[in-house]
Amino acid sequence: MSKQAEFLPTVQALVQCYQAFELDSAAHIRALGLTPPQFDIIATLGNTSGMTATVLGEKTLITKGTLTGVVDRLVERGWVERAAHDSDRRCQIVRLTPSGEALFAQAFPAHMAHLAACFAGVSAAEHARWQTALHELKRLFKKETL
Amino acid sequence: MSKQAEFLPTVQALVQCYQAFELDSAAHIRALGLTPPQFDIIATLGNTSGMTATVLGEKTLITKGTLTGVVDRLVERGWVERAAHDSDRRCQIVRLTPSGEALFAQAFPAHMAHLAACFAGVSAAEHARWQTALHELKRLFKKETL
DNA sequence: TGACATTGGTTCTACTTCGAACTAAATTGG
DNA sequence: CCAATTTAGTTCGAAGTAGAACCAATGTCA
Repeated sequence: MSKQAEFLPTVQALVQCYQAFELDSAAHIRALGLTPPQFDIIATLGNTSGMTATVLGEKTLITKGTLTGVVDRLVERGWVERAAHDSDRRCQIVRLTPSGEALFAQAFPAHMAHLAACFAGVSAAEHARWQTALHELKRLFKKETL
Repeated sequence: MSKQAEFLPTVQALVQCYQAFELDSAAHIRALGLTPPQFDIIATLGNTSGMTATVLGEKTLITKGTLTGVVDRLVERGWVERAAHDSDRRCQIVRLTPSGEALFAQAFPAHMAHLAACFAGVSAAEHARWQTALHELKRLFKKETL
């Protein structure tokens, strides 16, 4: 079992990399007056005409039980609304209100600009290398569930 | 601003990679009867004679407010205990009980084996490549805070 | 068509999370 | 030696999280 130690630095690097990103990103999002999941939902609904809660959960990787609460709070704040689905009465369409559209138009570019600043001076080749590595690594964990 | 889109696939790949790992890892830890932070603490305290809550928080990246609650629940379950510090009455030493040591001896190798299975057949060169990419990427977010 | 399984969302419980306010115990400086 | 500051932990409030139980609507199929 001497090979046991081989993967640990990789796992640690992944966790530390993600946490560094998340810390930085979340701090900027909170400064915009949103929580990270709230931003995620606003960003996902932006430039769409809405989607069912199930699809929204799939896109944002938020489980349905959690999604109910997050959407509730966004509805309370007037940024999001629930509408009936045409043909399936079980479904509901979640979409931005005009106020939510305005928030999206302001917060989304602001956060993109923040991220762009982090990546300033990075070459396309570096992006390609990182994306390759991350996709390879992801497959190790995803294949477990397939 | 056409370069704006360049970093988005990288960010998405990072988030998806981490979440795939976390999903898989957390499911295995829950199957062991622990939550991820609880496992983190048990693993950190294993093979030590205990440490202060502050040090434990630094090693596990759990903030002190959160740590109080997590340790409380571990104490309730009898896996961990709080002891007085010799010279500084503000501090307390958190350490495993014999029952906690037994849990560590069982759960830690089990989880290592689970991770090792995910990484089966991965070469040292691949590990090196991934670690390089992750460290480069991390530096982009960490330098913001320095 | 009618029992049965599936799907979409909500509710509930236990837990984690951050940040800020707070108490108690050191430490530092004048 | 005492006041001001720092440090260690706890407490509190608002929020997110997974998973399980649940209800209602839909689909399946015999």
